[in-house]
Amino acid sequence: MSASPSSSASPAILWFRNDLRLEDNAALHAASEGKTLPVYVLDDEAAGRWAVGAAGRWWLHHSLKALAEALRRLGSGLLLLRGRAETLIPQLAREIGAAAVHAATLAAPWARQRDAAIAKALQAGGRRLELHDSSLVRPDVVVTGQGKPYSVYTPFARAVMKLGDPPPPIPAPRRLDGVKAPTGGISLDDLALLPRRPEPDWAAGFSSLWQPGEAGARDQLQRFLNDALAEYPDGRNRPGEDGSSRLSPHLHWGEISARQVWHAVRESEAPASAADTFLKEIIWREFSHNILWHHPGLPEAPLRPEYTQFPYNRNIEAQRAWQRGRTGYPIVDAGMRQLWRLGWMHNRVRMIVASLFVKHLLQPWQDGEAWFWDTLVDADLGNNSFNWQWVAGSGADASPFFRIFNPVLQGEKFDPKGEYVRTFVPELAQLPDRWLHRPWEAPAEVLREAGVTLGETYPEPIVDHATGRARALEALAAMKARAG
DNA sequence: TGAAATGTTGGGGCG
DNA sequence: ACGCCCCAACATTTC
Repeated sequence: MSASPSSSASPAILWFRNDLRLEDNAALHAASEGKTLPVYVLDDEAAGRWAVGAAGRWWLHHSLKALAEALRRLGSGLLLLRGRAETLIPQLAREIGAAAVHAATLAAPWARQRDAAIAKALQAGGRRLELHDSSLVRPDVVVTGQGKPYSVYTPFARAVMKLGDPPPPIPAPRRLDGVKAPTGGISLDDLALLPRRPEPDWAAGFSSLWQPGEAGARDQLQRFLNDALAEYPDGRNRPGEDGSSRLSPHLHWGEISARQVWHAVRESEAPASAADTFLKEIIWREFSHNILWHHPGLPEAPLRPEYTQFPYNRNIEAQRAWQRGRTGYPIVDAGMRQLWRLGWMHNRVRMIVASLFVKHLLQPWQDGEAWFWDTLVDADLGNNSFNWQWVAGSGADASPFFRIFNPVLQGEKFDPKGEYVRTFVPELAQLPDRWLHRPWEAPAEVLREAGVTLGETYPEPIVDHATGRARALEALAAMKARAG
């Protein structure tokens, strides 16, 4: 028989999801008042097509390892399970006689559905699921004067700013009163999150840049505050430099909270204008979660219905060239290869590669979204979907479709010295700056001296820019004609 | 968080 | 000296 769930001495389950940290963790804080059993469940079935992607799984493996070690220092274990949380969590609660399950709120529609089912199942046994919101602003709280969700960024950001600073972070507990875990837990290796043996080890380069886990998140934040925040307004646009925060995977996996970042930035010595520029990016992230919360179809369908009429022309060969970084546009190829090598791409370059994919190549944004989902260590359902729709012109407060990036001008503007392109497209490294972003226009002599043979050592442009641009605008006109 | 096309202005070359 | 034209530089409109 199970223990009585109502007893004040009954333990709590601390269910970790995308909140793999001990500091500023409201669920942990609540659960640690009594005996606590920390658990992580790898639930691919419930997530379906939005199960953690390959790069994300690499991150998750290392982050769980760090979390388990941190918990051990507090005197607790971390139970690892694989399967349907909808079954496993209520079962576990019964087995140990837990009165409550504490977890952080998730915005993904599949997770919300699952949480609702679990809450119901727990309730039937006299137990409860307690969700703790760790966002800057709860999506159901920040609404317009008419009580509707925001659909435009600027008023949303103003509303967030008006709320003032979020609550201060909650310190990590000094120790946890653990519960002996029931049998059934598996080892980290048995979660099989890392690339399997016969595959090439595509993640080999990841650890040169990343340190998953809470300590790594703290170090990354410190690096950003010390070295980059003051120059952020311009530095964030130069992909060849370390000008961005590179906090996105740490934030996605919840190794650090947006609130912690917010307070650290506010307390830094950097000029207030630079701090505000960065906090606005944090608010974009929040906005995308807010939009996902109110529009569960965001990952699959365009928010603007007329875009269901857009004449995309799916071309697997073109997609393959884009994925491999062989489009013939150096800034695009550098970005796609950075993504493959490091599991991450500079944000400025994400916009450029996505624009080429959707506009010059007329590929459905959902296909680009899927590639990013699998290859980014920071792949986040709200952010990824929102930003692809932003580029495609179909989203909330999206970039107008007719804003078509010129990959040559973008490259010359933001990577004028070519550090970025030379790092990730080494076969062009010997080209002088003047021709680096437009090798097909370089004199034959210059190409020969740089060891470049177009069509052999490096591709010709996959589509001429002017042609691609004109074709994209025609497609837009065709959509408008169809949509009436 | 575009880029290209089109419009306007004013300095300077030139007959 | 003057008017004309060219065109760079900047501004505005359009996609």
